[in-house]
Amino acid sequence: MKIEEEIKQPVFKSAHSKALVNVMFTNNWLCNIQMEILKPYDITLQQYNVLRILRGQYPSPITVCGIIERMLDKMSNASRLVDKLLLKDFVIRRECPSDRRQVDVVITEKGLDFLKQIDQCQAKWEENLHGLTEAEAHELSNLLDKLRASAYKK
Amino acid sequence: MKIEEEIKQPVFKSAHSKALVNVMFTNNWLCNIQMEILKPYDITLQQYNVLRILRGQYPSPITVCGIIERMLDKMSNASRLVDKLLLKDFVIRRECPSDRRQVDVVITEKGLDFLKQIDQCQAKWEENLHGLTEAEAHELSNLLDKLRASAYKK
DNA sequence: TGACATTAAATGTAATTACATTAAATTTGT
DNA sequence: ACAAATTTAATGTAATTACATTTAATGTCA
Repeated sequence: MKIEEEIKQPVFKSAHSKALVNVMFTNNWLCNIQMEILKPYDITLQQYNVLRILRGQYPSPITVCGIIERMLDKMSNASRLVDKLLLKDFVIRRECPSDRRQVDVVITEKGLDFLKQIDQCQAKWEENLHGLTEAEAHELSNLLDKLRASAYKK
Repeated sequence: MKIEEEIKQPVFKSAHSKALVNVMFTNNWLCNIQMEILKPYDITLQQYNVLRILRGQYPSPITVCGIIERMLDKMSNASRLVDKLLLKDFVIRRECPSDRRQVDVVITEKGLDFLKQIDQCQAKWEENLHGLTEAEAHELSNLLDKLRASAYKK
């Protein structure tokens, strides 16, 4: 469904303004699907994303700062998300030897196994996105990069 | 900056997966800018979005259900957002005559004036987006529509 | 060296959100 | 007409988030 129908707004101020709204709408659509997929696993989207960042580094540790740099939403509280993952034994946390302000976080075997379970569902639904061709997916990504680049805003 | 650099993830599983991540990242980027713009006006992004929906209907009233249909994030609690706007005298709320379950909400003069103040800042930063051409903005919107359409998910 | 600034992470808190439940009005089916 | 189902909005709540502050460690430079 086109964005105009989705939010019952027949006309937009400009093509740019419409694209912005569409990015936000599509993001919410995406997050809702992701949350639906994660619901049976009793983990939040934010925790899941942090866990995937940790897997990306495995077996190296990563500091909380490093996690924040890689997070999509830099605003959420990485340190508390790590707390939550620690409670589930999905990560271990230890003082960084080279800089004692920092904390090294590593995903555990249990965390890796947990992610592996979800990977299948995740992959399955991503396959459904192939109404968009490979080239179009690239194009979409490029346009988003260009959108952000066009604003000087840091 | 390309998404790979933004979140320090040099490689993605697929073009589709990268596009999804980019949508989410760009959304957060956008929301942060919007929140920055709104900060001096002491209103949240959610409240602001509801207020703009109400302006879109003005001078007609709209029900809480109608607001939800038009919201980008259907999950947030429209009824409580209206509460907040009511406290600021930006809206009035009255029982709908034709269906007493429903509640009609209308933006006030004060609400309209408030929005007008922000419009200028908003317009100014949207102008900065013109690194994306008109055609590209359309293309972006179309790809997002297509992305959502490609998944059967309701 | 030592005062000051900066950085990293954790924590306190108030507000917001997600989700379930409730309450009231309307619609449906017999 | 009336019981049951559905719809609409409000509310209770626990968890999460945004934001400011704190604590501890490191870096800077006179």
